[in-house]
Amino acid sequence: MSKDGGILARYAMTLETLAAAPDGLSLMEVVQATGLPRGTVHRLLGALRGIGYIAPRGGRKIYVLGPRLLRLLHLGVAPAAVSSLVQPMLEKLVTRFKETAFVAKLVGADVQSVAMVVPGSDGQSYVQPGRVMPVHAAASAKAIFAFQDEALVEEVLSRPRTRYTENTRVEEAELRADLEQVRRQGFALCDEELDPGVLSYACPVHLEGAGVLYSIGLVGLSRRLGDHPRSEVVATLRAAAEAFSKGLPSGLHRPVIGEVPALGEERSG
Amino acid sequence: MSKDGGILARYAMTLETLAAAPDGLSLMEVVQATGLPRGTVHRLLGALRGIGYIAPRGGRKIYVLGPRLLRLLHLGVAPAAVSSLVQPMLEKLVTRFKETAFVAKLVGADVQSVAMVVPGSDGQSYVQPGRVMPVHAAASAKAIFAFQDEALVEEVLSRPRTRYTENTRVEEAELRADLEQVRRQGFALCDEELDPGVLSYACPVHLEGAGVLYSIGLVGLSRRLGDHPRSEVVATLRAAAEAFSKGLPSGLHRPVIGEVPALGEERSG
DNA sequence: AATATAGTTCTATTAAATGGAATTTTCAAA
DNA sequence: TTTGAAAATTCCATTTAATAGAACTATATT
Repeated sequence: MSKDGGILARYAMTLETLAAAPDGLSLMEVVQATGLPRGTVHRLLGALRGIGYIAPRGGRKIYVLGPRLLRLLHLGVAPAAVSSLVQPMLEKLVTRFKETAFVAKLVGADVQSVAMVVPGSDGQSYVQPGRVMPVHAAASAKAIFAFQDEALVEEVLSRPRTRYTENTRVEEAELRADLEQVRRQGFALCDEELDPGVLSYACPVHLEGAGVLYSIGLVGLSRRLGDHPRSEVVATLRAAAEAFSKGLPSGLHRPVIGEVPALGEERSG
Repeated sequence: MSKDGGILARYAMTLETLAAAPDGLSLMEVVQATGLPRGTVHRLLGALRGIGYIAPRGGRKIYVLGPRLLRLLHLGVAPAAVSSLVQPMLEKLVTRFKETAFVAKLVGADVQSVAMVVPGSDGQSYVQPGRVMPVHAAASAKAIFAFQDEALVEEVLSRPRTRYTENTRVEEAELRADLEQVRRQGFALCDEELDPGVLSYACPVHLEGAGVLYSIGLVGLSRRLGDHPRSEVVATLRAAAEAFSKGLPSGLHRPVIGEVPALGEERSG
């Protein structure tokens, strides 16, 4: 084997060089930073761009870390690490609506609850980590799966589903319609689909460049939570989701200005 | 060129497979998930482990995402995303010491101030983002550079330095001794090295698996800030640094239980 | 238009990836 | 402890990609 650690070491070096540059780097800047030959850097950048780990910024030949890498990094973060971050947000929600607030995360092909605050006596909260939410009967899960790849959705929908209540959707067509509605409306609703008399809302958390990996929502008795105007609940959750996405390491240094790089193959452009 | 997107596509597939499994996967599980031949997967995992992108969990041959990926995430995060997180911590420090508190971040080969709270009338705070701290005359920068790779330190020390005050260290040997002291003591001190009459403390923020990318500290007039016992200031800053590192998404799925994988080469273990 | 600089393509050489088979290790059941 | 099966690792002839430097093209700059 080579003395320098193989080809991956070069790719890693390139990624770290780009990560350290807030505004992205041109090919020649990478050449200078890494000490690699021009031709080599050109090929490395091309390969990294090919798999979406880096992306050109704007129309120019300036490269920054790409969406696929960001998504990977977020997936790699432990759910527990997030909970302290969102605790204050959840407590605000609880104060306002006097209902249980939660954050859920995509873990593999499951959605797990990550943090939860209940309207206890004086802001007392407990976390219920790792509980897997049923995809077909939880607003938290719907809010996330509505924005995942078709492949993942298909895998998830291929699993057997329990009919918890009369309202539980078990047919694939119904669920797909649900997900489509979530995409249109920007929030998920679960009206007595999991537990009778229990209503839940959830909003997807869009992480810039990394898609949707979290949702934030409220659960409560239909009679109480249902009394709040839907628009009010949703608006509040949306605001919380936005704050969440800004509080998390979500984006690249700067939003991509100009052309959005097309997915799929775009050779010899 | 190959039809499948090259070798990186396989590495990416492997990483994503592992990312979807919080508890890690064995070689054969990766084989099944990816459809690649055994021998190939074995080599891929070996290469990824070699650069720290994945790591064996416990003593067993189960692989999870590695620390080096996390560092990439933090490096890629915009400084602004951090400031909201640390604001409350800084305000606590200000309340306690009646001095300016700040957080600084490693950005490329510079240390920039990311957030700052001054002891204004009633908790009023303003952020002064992006100010680059001189490496040789700022506690914030010393606290960070003391824990960086030799290559980075060397690059930084190769730059010209201004002698701001009588106390400013400009000799490389002096600075290296400073950094060594920071490593030993766990905090950095800057005693009238940048501005006459101004004293600053900073503690490194150790992110689990990602090294030191931030520092948190205090700045104030020597006469006032110097009145506080050094041990008190340092203990408080250390606590803040620890809280900071817990508040940031710092951990991978699970801490490695059992043996800690050695750095460098550890073949045929 | 001239010139320098960045980016891209080309090419013979070197090095690594490939995957199937052989071998060793690991682990659990007898 | 023995035994057997699965997992992990090593091996190796073949294929394929990486390498680095030079030639070339595109893109500013004056």
